[in-house]
Formats: sequence, C-alpha cells, structure tokens
Amino acid sequence: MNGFERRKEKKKEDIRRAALELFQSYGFKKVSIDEIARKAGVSQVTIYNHFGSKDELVRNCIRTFLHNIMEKFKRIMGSDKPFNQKLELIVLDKTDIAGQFQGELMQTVYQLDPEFMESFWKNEVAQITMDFCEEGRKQGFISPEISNEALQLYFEIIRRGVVSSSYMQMDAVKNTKIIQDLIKLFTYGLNG
Amino acid sequence: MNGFERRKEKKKEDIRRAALELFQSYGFKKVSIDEIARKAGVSQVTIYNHFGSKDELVRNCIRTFLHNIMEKFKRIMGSDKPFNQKLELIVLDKTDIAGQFQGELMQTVYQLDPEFMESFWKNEVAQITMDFCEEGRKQGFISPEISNEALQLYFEIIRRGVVSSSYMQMDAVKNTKIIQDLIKLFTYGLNG
Amino acid sequence: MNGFERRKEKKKEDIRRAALELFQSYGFKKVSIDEIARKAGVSQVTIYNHFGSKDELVRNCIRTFLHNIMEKFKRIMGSDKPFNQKLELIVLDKTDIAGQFQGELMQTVYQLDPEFMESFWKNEVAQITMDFCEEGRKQGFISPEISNEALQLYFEIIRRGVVSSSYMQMDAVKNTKIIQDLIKLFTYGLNG
Amino acid sequence: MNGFERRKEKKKEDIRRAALELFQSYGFKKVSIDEIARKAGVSQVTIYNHFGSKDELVRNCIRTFLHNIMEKFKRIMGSDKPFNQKLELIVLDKTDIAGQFQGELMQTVYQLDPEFMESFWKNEVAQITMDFCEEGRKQGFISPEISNEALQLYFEIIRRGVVSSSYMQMDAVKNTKIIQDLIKLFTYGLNG
DNA sequence: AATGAATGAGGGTTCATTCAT
DNA sequence: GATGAATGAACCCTCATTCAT
Repeated sequence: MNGFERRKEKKKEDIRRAALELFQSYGFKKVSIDEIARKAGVSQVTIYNHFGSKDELVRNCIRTFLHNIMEKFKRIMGSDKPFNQKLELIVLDKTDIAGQFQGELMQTVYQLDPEFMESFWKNEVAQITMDFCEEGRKQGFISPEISNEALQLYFEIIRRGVVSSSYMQMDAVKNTKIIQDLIKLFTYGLNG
Repeated sequence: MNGFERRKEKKKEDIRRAALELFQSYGFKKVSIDEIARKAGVSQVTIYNHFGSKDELVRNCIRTFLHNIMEKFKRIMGSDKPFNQKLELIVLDKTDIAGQFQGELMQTVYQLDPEFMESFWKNEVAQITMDFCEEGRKQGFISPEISNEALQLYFEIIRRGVVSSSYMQMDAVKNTKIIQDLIKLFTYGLNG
Repeated sequence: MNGFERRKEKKKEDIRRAALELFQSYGFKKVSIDEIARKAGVSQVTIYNHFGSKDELVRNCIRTFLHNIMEKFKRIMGSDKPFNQKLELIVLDKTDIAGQFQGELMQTVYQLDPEFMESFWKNEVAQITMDFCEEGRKQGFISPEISNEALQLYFEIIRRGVVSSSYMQMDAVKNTKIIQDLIKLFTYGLNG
Repeated sequence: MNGFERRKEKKKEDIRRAALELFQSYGFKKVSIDEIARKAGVSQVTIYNHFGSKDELVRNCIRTFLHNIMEKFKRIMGSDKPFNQKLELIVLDKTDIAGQFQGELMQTVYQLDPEFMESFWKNEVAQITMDFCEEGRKQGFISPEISNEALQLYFEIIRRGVVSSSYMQMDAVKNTKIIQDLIKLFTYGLNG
C-alpha cells in the first residue's frame, strides 16, 4: 500500500470514526452528513465519494463496529483468566464498544442489512457465546441443567440490559460492592 | 366537565394515542406531525392548539406512558400471586407497555425532560422496585445479603435487557422450557 | 366553489403557468423548483403541497397543455372556414400552443407517462386528424388515393417540422409570399 | 504527427465519440462528465485537459457532428441517382446522423454557439439545399414557380418533422406502401 | 376551536470543476 | 500528461411551525 492509498484509507477511517461517534451519541437520523463531514474535516462530497450514501456509510460503520466487538470478545476469551473474571469483563465493561450501539441503532441496522445481521449473530456471536458457556461449565461455574438456548438468551439479555441501563444509573457501577453483588446475582441468582 | 369539554378531551386523547403508537413503532424523529395528524383524524394545527409543539407533545406522551407503566406495575404488585409468578409477569411480559419505549426514545426523553425523568425514576420506580424486593425477601426468594442498590440495578438491567432483546430472539420465549430456564437463572444464577 | 377553493385553484394555476413557461424556454432539467417558485410568487414547499414532486408537476403541466392543444384544434375544426384556411391555421400558426412543447420535453414526457401519451395520441390526436382529412377529402382538397396512415404521418411530420423549425427561420413566415408557397407545397407538392 | 501525438488524438477522439453517443441518447444536461469519462475509459481530468470545460466539449462535439452531416449530404448529392431517390435518402433515412440531434440539443447548441450555428446554417446547409433544389428543377421534379426561400423552409420543415416524429410513429415507415405515399405527398401534395 | 394553505430551515445527493501526486 | 481525491454550489425534497379564514 503506497502513500496514496494509505492516505485514502486514513481519510476513510477518519470519516468512519467521526460518523460512529456521532451516531452513538445522537442516533442515525439526528446526525447529518454535514456534521459528520465537519467533524471528520472533509467535505460532504468526500463522504459520498467514499461511501456512496448515508445508508451505505451506516452499514459500513456497523460492520466495522461488529468486527471490533468480536475482536474484543475473542481477546478476552483467549486470555487465561478464570471464568468469573471474564464474565465481569464481558458483561460489565462500560468501555465495551458493544455498549456504544443500542436501541434505535440496532433497529435501524436490522432494517438496513437484515441478512448480514442475522447471519453475523447466528454464526459469530452465538458461537463465541457457546464457547464461553462451555468453558464456564467445565470450570463448574455453570449448571449443566440449563439449556444452551436459555443461556444464549440470558447472556443477550444481560449484555443488552447493561448497555441499555448504562446511561441512567451505571455510575453506581463504580462502587465495588455493587459490582460484587451484581456478579453474585448473575452467578447465584436472587435466591443467593 | 360538560359535553363540549369532554369532546375536547377526547380529541386530545385521540392525538396522544395516535402519537404514542407511531412513536413506539418508528421513534420520535421518524414520525412527522403530519402523520400523527392524519392518524388522529385532525389537522396539524389542532395538535399545535392542544400541545403547543412537537417536543411538548412528546413530553406529554411520555408522562402518560410512564403513568401507565406504574399503573400496570401496581396492579401486578397488588395481586395475591406468589413472588416468582409476579417476577415472571413483570420481567418477561412482552406486551409490557414499558417494553415499547426504548433506546432512542428514552434517550430523547432524557434530553427533553431530565429533571422529571430523574425524579420519576428515583421516587416512583425505585420505590416500587424496593417494595417488590421486600416482598421477595419476606417470601424467601431473595437473599438478604444482596444490597438494595444492587437489586435495583439488577432489575433495571434485566428489564431493559428483555425489552432490548425482544425484537431479536425473544420469539424463543414462546418456548416454555426456555422460560423456565430463564426464571431459574434469575432465581438461582448461572451456578444453579 | 367558495373563495377558499377559488384562491387555491388560482395558485395552482399560477404555478402551472410559471412552470410551463420556464419548461418551454429551458427544458425540464434546467428549470429548478426554486425558479418556478420565485416566478409563481410562492415558496418551494407550496409547489410540493400542490403537486407532490417535480415529476408530478411536469406530468400535470403536460396534461393541461395537451388538453389546451385539443381545445384549440377543435375550435379551428368547428369553424366554417374552408379546408385550406384551416390547414394554414393549424399548420403554420406560430402562436400554436402545440409549438411550445418540443424535443426534450416530448421525450421526457414520454418517459414519464408513456401509457397516457400513447393513448392520448392514438385516441385524441389521430381521431381529430382523421376527421380533418375526411373534411379535406369531401371538399376535394385531398386525393382519395392516399392512405390514412400516410396522411396521419404526413401531418405529424409537418406539424412537428414547423414547430421544430420555428426558432430558427420561421421569421420568414411573416412574408406572405413564402406562406403562400408553403401552402402550395403542402397542397400540390414539389412538382407543383 | 508522431506516435505520441497520434495516441493523444486518438484519446481525444475516444472522448468525443463517447460524449456524442451519450448526448444523443440522453441530452446534454442529463449526461455527466463522470459518465463520459467512464465510457471513454479515461479520468474526468483528462477530459478537462483536452477540452477545458463541459461547454467546450459540447461545442466541439457539435462541430464534429455538423461536419459529419455535411459529409453525408455531399456524398448523397454527389451520387448519380435520380432526384426522387436522393430525396428519399435525405429525407427519410432514420439512420441519418442528423436525426440524432434534436430538440433540446439544437436549442442548447444555439445558446452556446449562436454565431457559428447561424453562419453554418446559412453558408453550408442553405447552399447545399439550394444545389439540391436546382438539380430537382433541372430534372423537372420541382416546379419553377416556387421561391427558393419557401423551398429552403419546406425542406427544413420536412427534415425536422421526420426527425422529430421518428421516435413516435416512424416504425410505420418500414411499411413500403406508406413510404411511397409519403414521397407522393412530398412530390404531388395533398391534392395529388 | 379547527382547518387548508403556506413557509424557512435544513437534509441527502449530484455535478462540474480543481488540487495534489 | 494522467489520475484519484476533494470540493462549492446547486438541486429536490421534508419537516415543524405559522398564517388566514
């Protein structure tokens, strides 16, 4: 990749990053191409030259972002920490890039690119979640009685719930005692 | 309230209902005043006469909607079912009107009416959640070791997670076995 | 029709007239909604409220314009002038509204509204042309040997040729001698 | 002209050809520089290097195109066919390159390059038309009574009319009988 | 009180043209 | 000389909101 292409890729990356940040803060509809262009330091047309349309830009951001999630998940999974620590990392990390996409975003993306999302979720996310549960089972953290489907759903609920709650009360999560309690709840349930 | 005023109130209610339905389906930004007016069978100006502005209409809808959530919660709480059944009703009911507001909506509302939301959540929701936990503790469903703050957060996470996941995989929830497993997870945790 | 509707119709007519004039002068693509709005003395949005889109406005103008052509033809046909005078009126009248649409316009219209144009031409124009030829035959102006199809085509060619030439050299047509010669050419041909 | 310059000329010719084809199909306004560049297999900037601007490219195409018309006319004129056959060739040939420019095109060209067009038409087209008529007169095909000006205009009308009608009904022209009738109409007029 | 008509501001997109390599 | 990247200006269209009846 020569200097030409490198600069082009950099610009494209700049745009993507600016777009992602704005999308995450305000949602797709509220962010105008003009805003993205200004934030990325390019003209509107440059965005069109690179991405074709706003929808296509959104699609592209999503794919990049999903890719990043998976990378992060895989990194955590690959480490040699015990299961409960991994659980905490995956589930409660506010800096989790996954936490950046939510609500309207996911819904819009789903409308924009349904086949991709469907396949991505089924193939990548479900797969890695199962690997994670398998590890948990082997280490005795997860009861063998629970079905895989229920586990899948449970993790999805927790993950989304954390993300969705984060902008309201998750400041509480800085409190170590509360975190420990939460992990206890995940591990031993309400009944303790 | 005479017939005149009653008709006026009815129209206002029609508008609110139409607006809520559309907001829930498409989000605030995607719904235009014109659409609401057509759905409610009135002119755009009538909406302005009644609500002043779109933001004000949104605020008004939110308050109505939050009021409805609380009513529903209170109804469930007031019934004489055992704790675990109430848990299932509150947590997994997809028809839960609460489930209809999410992501962008909550965010927008928060920006639109932060003090109200803050106080509503602290005073009403937290209060009733605590009452619910208290009941759970008395019936032996909730461990006394868990702090109230963590419980508060846990319920919020679960509730939001369920709502947020609902459009992706919650069809699975029709499956009774999975529901039972989920409730088991909430009650006894991953460790079972 | 009350004052309300009358004013509305007037505005709509104003817009249509402004649009037609500009379209005729510069073609569809070169004329912006903004120009039309300024010329009609309304805002751009008013045009959208009345016509929905630029394409729809174009379609509407075309239909109005075609309607006017037919009215004019019928008026000439209905008069009791001899055939050759009618021929001159129909064929050479530079003020002929038909002359105002040409080239790109017809082509665009054809792409925009093919079924309508096709049917209009077949049913209305062809019909009235045939009536005209019939009259010409009865008065001995048209040879009985010529087929109707050829006549149809001949008139079309002449009509369009006159229209299409008008902006180049038709000033010559102010010259009476030349008009007489042209009519002679139409009537007796090159061979005289 | 060395190989370098020849290749340069070839590229220029490629661009001109691509542009002409697109202009003829879609009109000037609807064709973008980008399209021309892609069709010619060069970059947009190359077009600017060769032609300076879109208007200049258009002007250049026009001149080339008009030159081609004249060549074709001269070729037909120079052949030793009888007058009526030449008439048919000139007037009814749908493949006539002249037929490819019409309506919007001519108008735009006129606005772009009025002096050139004016002089071209007066000097070249009028001249050759007169030569053609002279030949017709000598062979007894054209009445001596008709003025040159009227003939000039008549041919212009017919030529344009044929071109302008071609996309609507000229399929009829495949029918030999209709062609014969048309030629009869040109030659002997409506009166036969 | 209610409405149809009208609008200013802004959004996504395209185009002819220029810049930098 | 040729190119990929970048841009200002303009266009079509939508929306929340106001005006006039």
